[in-house]
Amino acid sequence: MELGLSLGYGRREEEEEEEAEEEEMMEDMEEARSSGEPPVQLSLLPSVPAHRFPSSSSSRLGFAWTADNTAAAAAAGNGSLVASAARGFDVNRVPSAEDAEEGSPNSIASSFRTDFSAIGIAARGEGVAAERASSARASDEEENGAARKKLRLSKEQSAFLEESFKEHHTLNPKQKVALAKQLNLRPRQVEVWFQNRRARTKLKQTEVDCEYLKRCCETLTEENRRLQKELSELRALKTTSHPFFMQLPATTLSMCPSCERTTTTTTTTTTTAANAAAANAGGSGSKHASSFASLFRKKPRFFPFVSSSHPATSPAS
DNA sequence: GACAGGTCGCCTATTACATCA
DNA sequence: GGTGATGTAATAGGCGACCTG
Repeated sequence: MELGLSLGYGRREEEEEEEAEEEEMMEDMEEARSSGEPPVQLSLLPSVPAHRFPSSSSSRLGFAWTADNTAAAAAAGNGSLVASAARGFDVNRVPSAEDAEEGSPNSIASSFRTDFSAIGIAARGEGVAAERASSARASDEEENGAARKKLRLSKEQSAFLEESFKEHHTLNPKQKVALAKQLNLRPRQVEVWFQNRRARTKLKQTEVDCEYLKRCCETLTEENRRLQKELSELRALKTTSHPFFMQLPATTLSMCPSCERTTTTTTTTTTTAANAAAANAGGSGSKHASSFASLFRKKPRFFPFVSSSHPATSPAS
């Protein structure tokens, strides 16, 4: 997977190689767009609609795989990026000598070292930069067994990664390397950031889904309670207010234990016109098909998920 | 073609650290 | 200044896909 650009190349060759790579990346991006590569979205209540990911967003921040990122940032008025790039101090690490060694996990980033000061996103201040650099050094040391130090990405870096994440929830190796180069991070850091970002998105979506299902459950419970009450009122009405009313069949209300839907069962032989109509319409007591509306010739009330499927299986609407 | 071994990318759970109230 | 809560960078382990001999 390692791209092995760092060793044995003259500067000119490196530049040509990088230009070719960026062209390839742009082609890849175009391919991805045109093939309708779907953004990662969960089925319920999409958290970030696709229309919020305009294809221009990459150029707005000037991702490495788009043309002339720095110029794009400048053209888009992204002054902080340009200015920080112009300031040119390192963010997280000073690529170490061993990074250039073959097989080092940092070898890719180090291959872009010469461009860092011109393109990279700088930290908020020299103090921060120094701190970050020391953190990065500690991170390097950690690879040699020392305790790991945690660095925090700058706001600019985070914003940049966020924009990139809106564009793609996953990165191919080229995009990863390009982004790392642009942000002056190691590709591994970019990869980890995307992994954690996906995890956060998923967690958030799960919470939203959970909340949604909870509300559905509450609604159904309330509806059930209301229907039970209405039924008892109608029964009372039947016995007191309409002595001449033809005897309604005794209807037993039973509840499906899994979905809490009610089912009626007619137990007497005397029928009313309404009941006969209901019987003609399919009979009462069939699974999840009985309807108080048909029984009493009332207009059907709105009931969520009443159409055909089980509530738990079709909450998408 | 089937299979084992290696590599890679991703997911998930967890840890460790920085920051803030 | 100490402390707990929170956010998040980083790590570890597992899994599936893919490639190669």
